[in-house]
Amino acid sequence: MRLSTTSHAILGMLAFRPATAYELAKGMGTNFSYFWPRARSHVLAEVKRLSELGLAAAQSEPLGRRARTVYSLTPAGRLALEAWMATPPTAFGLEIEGLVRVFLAPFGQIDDLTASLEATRAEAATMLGLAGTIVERYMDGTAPAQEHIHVRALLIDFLTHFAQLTEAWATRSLQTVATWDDLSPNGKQEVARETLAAAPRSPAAGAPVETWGATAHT
Amino acid sequence: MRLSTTSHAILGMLAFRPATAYELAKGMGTNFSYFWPRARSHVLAEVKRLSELGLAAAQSEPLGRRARTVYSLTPAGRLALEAWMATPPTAFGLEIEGLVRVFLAPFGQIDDLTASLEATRAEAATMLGLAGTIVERYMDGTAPAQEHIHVRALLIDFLTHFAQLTEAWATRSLQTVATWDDLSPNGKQEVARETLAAAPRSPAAGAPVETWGATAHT
DNA sequence: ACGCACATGTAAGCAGTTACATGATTTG
DNA sequence: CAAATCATGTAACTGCTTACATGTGCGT
Repeated sequence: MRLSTTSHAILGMLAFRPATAYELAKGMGTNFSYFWPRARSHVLAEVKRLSELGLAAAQSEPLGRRARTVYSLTPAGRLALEAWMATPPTAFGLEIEGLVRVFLAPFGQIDDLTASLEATRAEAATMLGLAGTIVERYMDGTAPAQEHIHVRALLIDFLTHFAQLTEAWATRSLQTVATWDDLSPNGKQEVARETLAAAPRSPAAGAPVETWGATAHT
Repeated sequence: MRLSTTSHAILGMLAFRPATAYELAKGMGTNFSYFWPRARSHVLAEVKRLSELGLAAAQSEPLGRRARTVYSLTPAGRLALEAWMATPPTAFGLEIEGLVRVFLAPFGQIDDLTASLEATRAEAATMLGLAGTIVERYMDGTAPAQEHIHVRALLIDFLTHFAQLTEAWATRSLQTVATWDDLSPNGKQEVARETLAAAPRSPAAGAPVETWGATAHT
Protein backbone atom coordinates (compact mmCIF):
# COMPACT_ATOMS: atom_id res chain seq x y z
CA MET A 1 0.00 0.00 0.00
CA ARG A 2 2.25 2.71 -1.28
CA LEU A 3 0.69 6.16 -1.53
CA SER A 4 2.05 8.82 -3.85
CA THR A 5 1.88 12.58 -3.51
CA THR A 6 -1.02 12.44 -5.93
CA SER A 7 -2.86 10.05 -3.61
CA HIS A 8 -2.49 12.50 -0.77
CA ALA A 9 -3.57 15.41 -2.89
CA ILE A 10 -6.79 13.51 -3.56
CA LEU A 11 -7.25 12.59 0.09
CA GLY A 12 -6.73 16.26 0.84
CA MET A 13 -9.48 17.38 -1.50
CA LEU A 14 -11.80 14.83 0.09
CA ALA A 15 -10.87 16.25 3.48
CA PHE A 16 -12.43 19.55 2.40
CA ARG A 17 -15.67 17.85 1.40
CA PRO A 18 -17.01 14.72 -0.30
CA ALA A 19 -16.96 14.82 -4.08
CA THR A 20 -17.68 12.79 -7.17
CA ALA A 21 -14.81 11.33 -9.12
CA TYR A 22 -15.35 13.91 -11.78
CA GLU A 23 -15.26 16.78 -9.32
CA LEU A 24 -12.01 15.44 -7.94
CA ALA A 25 -10.48 15.26 -11.37
CA LYS A 26 -11.61 18.78 -12.11
CA GLY A 27 -10.41 19.98 -8.73
CA MET A 28 -7.01 18.48 -9.44
CA GLY A 29 -6.86 20.79 -12.43
CA THR A 30 -8.08 23.97 -10.82
CA ASN A 31 -6.30 23.49 -7.52
CA PHE A 32 -3.04 21.80 -8.35
CA SER A 33 -2.38 22.12 -12.06
CA TYR A 34 0.34 24.71 -11.69
CA PHE A 35 2.43 22.83 -9.16
CA TRP A 36 1.21 19.22 -9.30
CA PRO A 37 -0.36 18.55 -12.71
CA ARG A 38 -1.99 15.17 -13.34
CA ALA A 39 -4.19 13.76 -16.07
CA ARG A 40 -7.88 13.41 -15.38
CA SER A 41 -7.96 9.70 -16.01
CA HIS A 42 -5.20 9.15 -13.54
CA VAL A 43 -7.17 10.83 -10.77
CA LEU A 44 -10.15 8.61 -11.51
CA ALA A 45 -8.02 5.49 -11.30
CA GLU A 46 -6.29 6.65 -8.17
CA VAL A 47 -9.42 7.49 -6.20
CA LYS A 48 -10.80 4.08 -7.08
CA ARG A 49 -7.67 2.56 -5.63
CA LEU A 50 -8.00 4.69 -2.49
CA SER A 51 -11.49 3.37 -1.95
CA GLU A 52 -10.27 -0.20 -2.35
CA LEU A 53 -7.68 0.53 0.29
CA GLY A 54 -10.37 1.77 2.64
CA LEU A 55 -9.08 5.34 2.71
CA ALA A 56 -12.06 6.70 0.83
CA ALA A 57 -15.67 5.52 0.89
CA ALA A 58 -17.47 5.15 -2.41
CA GLN A 59 -21.21 5.61 -2.58
CA SER A 60 -23.09 5.02 -5.79
CA GLU A 61 -25.88 7.43 -6.57
CA PRO A 62 -28.19 6.97 -9.54
CA LEU A 63 -28.32 9.86 -11.97
CA GLY A 64 -30.78 9.23 -14.76
CA ARG A 65 -29.88 5.95 -16.39
CA ARG A 66 -26.31 6.39 -15.33
CA ALA A 67 -24.66 5.89 -11.95
CA ARG A 68 -22.22 8.28 -10.43
CA THR A 69 -19.96 7.67 -7.49
CA VAL A 70 -19.58 10.03 -4.57
CA TYR A 71 -16.42 9.62 -2.55
CA SER A 72 -15.77 10.71 1.00
CA LEU A 73 -12.83 10.46 3.36
CA THR A 74 -12.84 7.61 5.88
CA PRO A 75 -11.22 7.90 9.33
CA ALA A 76 -8.38 5.74 8.05
CA GLY A 77 -7.99 8.13 5.14
CA ARG A 78 -7.79 11.09 7.44
CA LEU A 79 -5.14 9.37 9.52
CA ALA A 80 -3.10 8.60 6.43
CA LEU A 81 -3.32 12.22 5.35
CA GLU A 82 -2.31 13.57 8.73
CA ALA A 83 0.60 11.14 8.97
CA TRP A 84 1.84 12.22 5.56
CA MET A 85 1.67 15.87 6.47
CA ALA A 86 4.29 15.22 9.13
CA THR A 87 6.78 13.70 6.67
CA PRO A 88 9.37 15.80 4.86
CA PRO A 89 8.49 16.93 1.33
CA THR A 90 10.37 15.55 -1.67
CA ALA A 91 12.58 17.91 -3.61
CA PHE A 92 10.93 20.25 -6.09
CA GLY A 93 11.22 19.51 -9.76
CA LEU A 94 10.97 21.70 -12.82
CA GLU A 95 10.31 20.46 -16.33
CA ILE A 96 10.96 23.31 -18.68
CA GLU A 97 11.47 22.20 -22.22
CA GLY A 98 12.15 25.79 -23.19
CA LEU A 99 15.39 25.63 -21.22
CA VAL A 100 16.40 22.40 -22.92
CA ARG A 101 16.01 24.26 -26.17
CA VAL A 102 18.20 27.09 -24.94
CA PHE A 103 20.86 24.57 -23.96
CA LEU A 104 20.75 23.00 -27.42
CA ALA A 105 20.30 26.28 -29.29
CA PRO A 106 23.63 25.98 -31.18
CA PHE A 107 22.21 23.03 -33.14
CA GLY A 108 19.15 24.86 -34.38
CA GLN A 109 18.36 28.12 -36.11
CA ILE A 110 18.26 31.46 -34.39
CA ASP A 111 14.57 31.72 -35.24
CA ASP A 112 13.92 28.48 -33.40
CA LEU A 113 15.37 30.02 -30.28
CA THR A 114 13.31 33.18 -30.48
CA ALA A 115 10.15 31.18 -31.17
CA SER A 116 10.81 29.03 -28.13
CA LEU A 117 11.47 32.01 -25.88
CA GLU A 118 8.38 33.74 -27.17
CA ALA A 119 6.22 30.70 -26.41
CA THR A 120 7.55 30.60 -22.87
CA ARG A 121 6.92 34.32 -22.46
CA ALA A 122 3.35 33.98 -23.69
CA GLU A 123 2.66 31.10 -21.34
CA ALA A 124 3.94 33.03 -18.35
CA ALA A 125 1.88 36.05 -19.38
CA THR A 126 -1.27 33.93 -19.46
CA MET A 127 -0.49 32.61 -16.01
CA LEU A 128 -0.06 36.15 -14.71
CA GLY A 129 -3.35 37.24 -16.23
CA LEU A 130 -5.15 34.37 -14.55
CA ALA A 131 -3.54 35.28 -11.27
CA GLY A 132 -4.84 38.81 -11.57
CA THR A 133 -8.41 37.52 -11.71
CA ILE A 134 -7.92 35.19 -8.79
CA VAL A 135 -6.40 37.89 -6.64
CA GLU A 136 -9.31 40.20 -7.38
CA ARG A 137 -11.73 37.51 -6.28
CA TYR A 138 -10.00 37.11 -2.98
CA MET A 139 -9.72 40.83 -2.45
CA ASP A 140 -13.42 41.49 -3.02
CA GLY A 141 -14.37 38.45 -0.95
CA THR A 142 -16.01 36.34 -3.66
CA ALA A 143 -13.43 33.59 -3.99
CA PRO A 144 -14.80 30.06 -3.48
CA ALA A 145 -12.21 29.28 -0.82
CA GLN A 146 -12.39 32.66 0.85
CA GLU A 147 -12.11 31.16 4.32
CA HIS A 148 -8.74 29.67 3.44
CA ILE A 149 -7.32 32.97 2.25
CA HIS A 150 -4.50 32.99 4.79
CA VAL A 151 -3.06 29.78 3.36
CA ARG A 152 -3.93 30.37 -0.27
CA ALA A 153 -2.23 33.75 -0.17
CA LEU A 154 1.06 31.94 0.35
CA LEU A 155 0.47 29.84 -2.76
CA ILE A 156 -0.56 32.78 -4.87
CA ASP A 157 2.48 34.67 -3.64
CA PHE A 158 4.75 31.98 -5.02
CA LEU A 159 2.95 31.36 -8.28
CA THR A 160 2.55 34.99 -9.28
CA HIS A 161 6.18 35.70 -8.60
CA PHE A 162 7.16 32.65 -10.59
CA ALA A 163 5.06 33.77 -13.54
CA GLN A 164 6.47 37.26 -13.35
CA LEU A 165 10.02 35.97 -13.15
CA THR A 166 9.52 33.72 -16.15
CA GLU A 167 7.98 36.43 -18.25
CA ALA A 168 10.70 38.92 -17.34
CA TRP A 169 13.42 36.39 -18.08
CA ALA A 170 11.97 35.48 -21.47
CA THR A 171 11.59 39.13 -22.35
CA ARG A 172 15.15 40.10 -21.54
CA SER A 173 16.49 36.94 -23.22
CA LEU A 174 14.58 37.82 -26.36
CA GLN A 175 16.15 41.27 -26.26
CA THR A 176 19.61 39.79 -25.98
CA VAL A 177 19.05 37.30 -28.79
CA ALA A 178 17.67 40.05 -30.97
CA THR A 179 21.16 41.59 -31.05
CA TRP A 180 22.71 38.37 -32.41
CA ASP A 181 23.39 37.65 -36.09
CA ASP A 182 24.05 33.99 -35.51
CA LEU A 183 24.49 31.47 -32.69
CA SER A 184 28.28 31.46 -32.65
CA PRO A 185 30.10 32.80 -29.57
CA ASN A 186 31.69 35.65 -31.55
CA GLY A 187 31.34 38.99 -29.85
CA LYS A 188 28.75 37.76 -27.38
CA GLN A 189 30.98 37.23 -24.35
CA GLU A 190 30.64 40.76 -23.09
CA VAL A 191 26.89 40.77 -22.68
CA ALA A 192 26.97 37.24 -21.27
CA ARG A 193 29.36 38.34 -18.56
CA GLU A 194 27.11 41.20 -17.67
CA THR A 195 24.17 38.82 -17.39
CA LEU A 196 26.16 36.53 -15.13
CA ALA A 197 27.37 39.43 -13.03
CA ALA A 198 23.75 40.42 -12.47
CA ALA A 199 22.67 36.90 -11.51
CA PRO A 200 21.78 36.51 -7.85
CA ARG A 201 24.05 34.20 -5.91
CA SER A 202 24.91 33.31 -2.40
CA PRO A 203 28.52 33.16 -1.13
CA ALA A 204 29.00 29.63 -2.57
CA ALA A 205 29.49 27.76 0.67
CA GLY A 206 32.54 25.92 -0.58
CA ALA A 207 30.14 23.11 -1.42
CA PRO A 208 31.05 20.15 -3.62
CA VAL A 209 31.51 21.66 -7.03
CA GLU A 210 29.33 19.98 -9.58
CA THR A 211 29.40 21.40 -13.03
CA TRP A 212 25.90 22.49 -13.64
CA GLY A 213 24.51 24.26 -16.63
CA ALA A 214 27.68 23.27 -18.38
CA THR A 215 28.71 20.38 -20.56
CA ALA A 216 30.72 18.41 -18.09
CA HIS A 217 31.44 15.10 -19.72
CA THR A 218 34.83 16.30 -20.91
CA MET B 1 9.41 6.05 -33.92
CA ARG B 2 8.24 8.56 -31.36
CA LEU B 3 10.95 10.67 -29.80
CA SER B 4 10.50 12.36 -26.44
CA THR B 5 12.11 15.51 -25.13
CA THR B 6 14.51 13.24 -23.28
CA SER B 7 15.49 11.59 -26.56
CA HIS B 8 16.35 14.96 -28.02
CA ALA B 9 18.27 16.01 -24.95
CA ILE B 10 20.44 12.93 -25.46
CA LEU B 11 20.85 13.58 -29.17
CA GLY B 12 21.84 17.11 -28.20
CA MET B 13 24.58 15.96 -25.86
CA LEU B 14 25.89 13.69 -28.60
CA ALA B 15 25.89 16.67 -30.95
CA PHE B 16 28.49 18.30 -28.69
CA ARG B 17 30.70 15.24 -28.79
CA PRO B 18 30.61 11.43 -28.76
CA ALA B 19 30.26 9.90 -25.32
CA THR B 20 29.86 6.62 -23.49
CA ALA B 21 26.45 5.69 -22.13
CA TYR B 22 27.68 6.43 -18.67
CA GLU B 23 28.93 9.86 -19.61
CA LEU B 24 25.56 10.62 -21.15
CA ALA B 25 23.75 9.58 -18.01
CA LYS B 26 26.07 11.70 -15.94
CA GLY B 27 25.75 14.60 -18.33
CA MET B 28 21.99 14.37 -18.04
CA GLY B 29 22.46 15.04 -14.36
CA THR B 30 24.96 17.86 -14.55
CA ASN B 31 23.43 19.58 -17.55
CA PHE B 32 19.70 19.07 -17.24
CA SER B 33 18.89 17.99 -13.71
CA TYR B 34 17.39 21.31 -12.69
CA PHE B 35 15.00 21.65 -15.59
CA TRP B 36 14.73 18.17 -17.13
CA PRO B 37 15.61 15.55 -14.51
CA ARG B 38 15.71 11.91 -15.54
CA ALA B 39 16.97 8.72 -13.92
CA ARG B 40 20.28 7.31 -15.01
CA SER B 41 18.88 3.97 -16.07
CA HIS B 42 16.37 5.66 -18.28
CA VAL B 43 19.09 7.48 -20.19
CA LEU B 44 20.92 4.20 -20.76
CA ALA B 45 17.78 2.56 -22.12
CA GLU B 46 16.93 5.53 -24.28
CA VAL B 47 20.31 5.88 -25.94
CA LYS B 48 20.20 2.18 -26.76
CA ARG B 49 16.89 2.75 -28.44
CA LEU B 50 18.30 5.74 -30.35
CA SER B 51 21.06 3.56 -31.72
CA GLU B 52 18.54 0.93 -32.80
CA LEU B 53 16.67 3.67 -34.64
CA GLY B 54 19.85 4.67 -36.44
CA LEU B 55 20.02 8.11 -34.84
CA ALA B 56 23.10 7.27 -32.81
CA ALA B 57 25.99 4.96 -33.71
CA ALA B 58 27.18 2.54 -31.05
CA GLN B 59 30.79 1.43 -31.06
CA SER B 60 32.01 -1.17 -28.60
CA GLU B 61 35.41 -0.60 -27.10
CA PRO B 62 37.09 -3.15 -24.85
CA LEU B 63 38.05 -1.93 -21.40
CA GLY B 64 39.77 -4.58 -19.41
CA ARG B 65 37.58 -7.64 -19.39
CA ARG B 66 34.55 -5.47 -19.81
CA ALA B 67 33.19 -3.75 -22.91
CA ARG B 68 31.99 -0.21 -22.98
CA THR B 69 29.96 1.42 -25.67
CA VAL B 70 30.78 4.77 -27.20
CA TYR B 71 27.92 6.53 -28.91
CA SER B 72 28.06 9.20 -31.56
CA LEU B 73 25.49 11.14 -33.53
CA THR B 74 24.64 9.92 -37.02
CA PRO B 75 23.60 12.25 -39.84
CA ALA B 76 20.02 11.02 -39.36
CA GLY B 77 20.30 11.86 -35.70
CA ARG B 78 21.45 15.36 -36.46
CA LEU B 79 18.57 15.84 -38.84
CA ALA B 80 16.10 14.66 -36.21
CA LEU B 81 17.58 17.06 -33.69
CA GLU B 82 17.47 20.01 -36.06
CA ALA B 83 13.90 19.24 -37.05
CA TRP B 84 12.85 19.11 -33.43
CA MET B 85 14.48 22.43 -32.67
CA ALA B 86 12.07 24.05 -35.11
CA THR B 87 8.97 22.68 -33.34
CA PRO B 88 7.22 24.61 -30.56
CA PRO B 89 8.13 23.68 -26.99
CA THR B 90 5.62 21.98 -24.72
CA ALA B 91 4.30 23.93 -21.77
CA PHE B 92 6.48 24.15 -18.68
CA GLY B 93 5.58 22.10 -15.65
CA LEU B 94 6.38 22.50 -11.99
CA GLU B 95 6.21 19.73 -9.43
CA ILE B 96 6.48 21.30 -6.04
CA GLU B 97 5.29 19.06 -3.28
CA GLY B 98 5.93 21.84 -0.80
CA LEU B 99 3.07 23.79 -2.35
CA VAL B 100 0.74 20.80 -2.12
CA ARG B 101 1.53 20.75 1.58
CA VAL B 102 0.70 24.44 1.89
CA PHE B 103 -2.60 23.82 0.17
CA LEU B 104 -3.41 21.00 2.59
CA ALA B 105 -1.91 22.70 5.63
CA PRO B 106 -5.27 22.90 7.50
CA PHE B 107 -5.25 19.11 7.85
CA GLY B 108 -1.85 18.91 9.49
CA GLN B 109 -0.03 20.52 12.37
CA ILE B 110 1.48 23.96 12.25
CA ASP B 111 4.91 22.41 12.78
CA ASP B 112 4.42 20.30 9.68
CA LEU B 113 3.96 23.47 7.68
CA THR B 114 7.06 25.17 9.03
CA ALA B 115 9.12 22.03 8.49
CA SER B 116 7.96 21.83 4.90
CA LEU B 117 8.70 25.49 4.23
CA GLU B 118 12.09 25.17 5.84
CA ALA B 119 12.95 22.19 3.66
CA THR B 120 12.03 24.15 0.56
CA ARG B 121 14.07 27.11 1.73
CA ALA B 122 17.11 24.94 2.36
CA GLU B 123 16.85 23.33 -1.05
CA ALA B 124 16.68 26.67 -2.79
CA ALA B 125 19.64 27.92 -0.77
CA THR B 126 21.72 24.95 -1.88
CA MET B 127 20.81 25.66 -5.48
CA LEU B 128 21.88 29.28 -5.07
CA GLY B 129 25.19 28.25 -3.55
CA LEU B 130 25.90 25.94 -6.44
CA ALA B 131 25.06 28.70 -8.86
CA GLY B 132 27.59 30.97 -7.18
CA THR B 133 30.35 28.50 -7.93
CA ILE B 134 29.27 28.01 -11.52
CA VAL B 135 29.09 31.74 -12.15
CA GLU B 136 32.59 32.20 -10.77
CA ARG B 137 33.90 29.54 -13.13
CA TYR B 138 32.43 31.28 -16.11
CA MET B 139 33.65 34.67 -14.97
CA ASP B 140 37.25 33.55 -14.52
CA GLY B 141 37.14 31.59 -17.75
CA THR B 142 37.62 28.09 -16.36
CA ALA B 143 34.14 26.66 -17.01
CA PRO B 144 34.12 23.46 -19.10
CA ALA B 145 31.68 24.97 -21.59
CA GLN B 146 33.29 28.39 -21.68
CA GLU B 147 32.77 28.76 -25.41
CA HIS B 148 29.02 28.44 -24.94
CA ILE B 149 28.87 31.16 -22.33
CA HIS B 150 26.51 33.34 -24.35
CA VAL B 151 23.84 30.64 -24.32
CA ARG B 152 24.52 29.24 -20.88
CA ALA B 153 24.26 32.69 -19.36
CA LEU B 154 20.59 32.69 -20.31
CA LEU B 155 20.05 29.42 -18.47
CA ILE B 156 21.92 30.53 -15.40
CA ASP B 157 19.97 33.76 -15.43
CA PHE B 158 16.72 31.83 -15.15
CA LEU B 159 17.85 29.25 -12.65
CA THR B 160 19.49 31.64 -10.23
CA HIS B 161 16.50 33.90 -10.22
CA PHE B 162 14.25 30.92 -9.64
CA ALA B 163 16.35 29.78 -6.69
CA GLN B 164 16.41 33.26 -5.24
CA LEU B 165 12.67 33.64 -5.65
CA THR B 166 12.00 30.33 -3.97
CA GLU B 167 14.28 31.06 -1.06
CA ALA B 168 12.82 34.52 -0.56
CA TRP B 169 9.26 33.18 -0.72
CA ALA B 170 9.95 30.43 1.80
CA THR B 171 11.62 32.88 4.12
CA ARG B 172 8.79 35.38 4.13
CA SER B 173 6.21 32.60 4.41
CA LEU B 174 8.03 31.23 7.44
CA GLN B 175 7.91 34.68 8.98
CA THR B 176 4.19 34.91 8.40
CA VAL B 177 3.48 31.46 9.79
CA ALA B 178 5.62 32.25 12.83
CA THR B 179 2.99 34.79 13.86
CA TRP B 180 0.21 32.18 13.84
CA ASP B 181 -1.00 30.27 16.89
CA ASP B 182 -2.99 27.77 14.88
CA LEU B 183 -4.09 27.08 11.30
CA SER B 184 -7.57 28.56 11.61
CA PRO B 185 -8.46 31.66 9.59
CA ASN B 186 -9.02 33.74 12.73
CA GLY B 187 -7.27 37.06 12.60
CA LYS B 188 -5.14 36.15 9.62
CA GLN B 189 -7.12 37.88 6.86
CA GLU B 190 -5.35 41.18 7.22
CA VAL B 191 -1.86 39.95 6.51
CA ALA B 192 -3.16 37.67 3.75
CA ARG B 193 -4.70 40.66 2.00
CA GLU B 194 -1.44 42.52 2.21
CA THR B 195 0.37 39.57 0.67
CA LEU B 196 -2.14 39.43 -2.16
CA ALA B 197 -1.96 43.17 -2.69
CA ALA B 198 1.80 42.84 -3.10
CA ALA B 199 1.54 39.96 -5.58
CA PRO B 200 2.53 40.87 -9.13
CA ARG B 201 -0.27 40.69 -11.66
CA SER B 202 -1.08 41.78 -15.14
CA PRO B 203 -4.35 43.54 -16.02
CA ALA B 204 -6.25 40.21 -16.20
CA ALA B 205 -7.07 40.25 -19.90
CA GLY B 206 -10.69 39.37 -19.35
CA ALA B 207 -9.60 35.80 -19.93
CA PRO B 208 -11.76 32.76 -19.12
CA VAL B 209 -11.96 32.76 -15.37
CA GLU B 210 -10.82 29.48 -13.95
CA THR B 211 -10.66 29.24 -10.23
CA TRP B 212 -7.10 28.52 -9.53
CA GLY B 213 -5.40 28.17 -6.20
CA ALA B 214 -8.86 27.79 -4.76
CA THR B 215 -11.10 24.87 -4.01
CA ALA B 216 -13.42 25.06 -6.93
CA HIS B 217 -15.49 21.90 -6.81
CA THR B 218 -18.25 23.67 -4.93
C1' DA C 1 45.83 -6.39 -0.28
C1' DC C 2 41.99 -4.27 0.86
C1' DG C 3 38.36 -1.09 0.74
C1' DC C 4 35.98 2.49 -1.49
C1' DA C 5 34.47 5.31 -5.22
C1' DC C 6 33.66 5.23 -10.01
C1' DA C 7 31.77 2.93 -14.07
C1' DT C 8 28.41 -0.11 -16.31
C1' DG C 9 24.49 -2.67 -17.01
C1' DT C 10 19.65 -5.29 -16.38
C1' DA C 11 14.98 -6.27 -14.84
C1' DA C 12 10.55 -5.50 -12.73
C1' DG C 13 7.01 -2.61 -11.87
C1' DC C 14 4.16 1.51 -11.44
C1' DA C 15 2.73 6.23 -12.17
C1' DG C 16 0.99 8.69 -15.54
C1' DT C 17 -0.67 9.86 -20.42
C1' DT C 18 -3.37 9.72 -24.82
C1' DA C 19 -7.22 8.14 -26.96
C1' DC C 20 -11.68 6.47 -27.18
C1' DA C 21 -16.66 6.14 -26.06
C1' DT C 22 -21.07 7.60 -24.47
C1' DG C 23 -24.76 9.59 -21.20
C1' DA C 24 -26.66 13.97 -19.33
C1' DT C 25 -27.60 18.94 -19.50
C1' DT C 26 -27.91 23.31 -21.24
C1' DT C 27 -28.77 26.73 -24.80
C1' DG C 28 -29.95 29.09 -29.05
C1' DC D 1 -34.96 19.81 -30.98
C1' DA D 2 -30.34 19.98 -32.57
C1' DA D 3 -25.83 21.13 -31.27
C1' DA D 4 -22.64 22.00 -28.15
C1' DT D 5 -20.84 21.38 -23.69
C1' DC D 6 -20.49 19.07 -19.34
C1' DA D 7 -20.00 14.74 -16.93
C1' DT D 8 -18.38 9.99 -16.58
C1' DG D 9 -15.84 6.09 -17.48
C1' DT D 10 -12.42 2.41 -19.67
C1' DA D 11 -8.47 0.50 -22.17
C1' DA D 12 -3.99 0.42 -24.10
C1' DC D 13 0.25 1.88 -23.78
C1' DT D 14 4.91 3.99 -22.23
C1' DG D 15 8.20 6.84 -19.93
C1' DC D 16 10.42 6.67 -15.98
C1' DT D 17 11.95 5.05 -11.34
C1' DT D 18 13.71 1.91 -7.81
C1' DA D 19 16.34 -1.78 -6.88
C1' DC D 20 19.70 -4.99 -7.88
C1' DA D 21 24.26 -6.73 -9.49
C1' DT D 22 29.00 -6.60 -10.72
C1' DG D 23 33.51 -4.92 -12.93
C1' DT D 24 37.55 -1.53 -12.63
C1' DG D 25 40.82 1.41 -10.83
C1' DC D 26 42.75 4.27 -7.16
C1' DG D 27 44.46 5.39 -2.64
C1' DT D 28 46.60 3.90 1.54
